[in-house]
Amino acid sequence: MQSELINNYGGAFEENLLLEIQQYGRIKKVQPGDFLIDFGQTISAMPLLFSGAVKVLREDDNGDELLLYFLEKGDTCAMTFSCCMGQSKSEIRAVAETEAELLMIPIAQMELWMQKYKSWRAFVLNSYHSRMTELLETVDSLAFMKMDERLLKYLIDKSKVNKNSVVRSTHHEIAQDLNSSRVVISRLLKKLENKGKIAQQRNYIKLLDV
DNA sequence: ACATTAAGTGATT
DNA sequence: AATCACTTAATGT
Repeated sequence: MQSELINNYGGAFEENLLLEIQQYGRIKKVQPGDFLIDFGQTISAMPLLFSGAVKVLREDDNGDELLLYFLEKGDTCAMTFSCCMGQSKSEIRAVAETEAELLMIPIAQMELWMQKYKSWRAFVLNSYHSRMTELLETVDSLAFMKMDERLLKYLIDKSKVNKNSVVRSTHHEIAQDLNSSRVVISRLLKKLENKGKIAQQRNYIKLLDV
């Protein structure tokens, strides 16, 4: 764990903090599709991603999903911070996108470290900021209803976190993540295919010139 | 061969 | 862009 810690966060944290992280954190491995946290659940720990990817989504009253963003190695869950500012119930659902390794840190510690370690505070604020930026991008694409751009961004993000230019999802699954309908996605994908941006078969979408 | 699930299409709102 | 209704194609048993 020492080496993984240094690999992923090493440069950023001071010695003592690294030691404390090792002392209090515990490793958790998850498989694709595993739920890390669900709506209304109490957040008891803050995850640091070592490897793999996690997708973070929100759900509306009808149970329709909407993907907010992906977390990759070196990222942490921004929603964990809001629990330190009062409420402790999760507003989101986090699902493992790929096989992933996480280091779980009790929230009591992370609060303490906020004051104790400058590098920790910087790290937390920094990742909060990048989450916020990603979220804004999502909001932008939503507000302007550019479904085709959302779709392309989704495919690129997804292939990035999976480290594979082939995305193995059904049109239906994509539609769920984007909170759209299968038919619309099928048509947009067809367009992308005609433009030579992707190649697709059943359960298979390959990104070409990206 | 048959049932099931994924993807394509035209018409309509 | 979303929904409906229907077709066609791929896959599993």
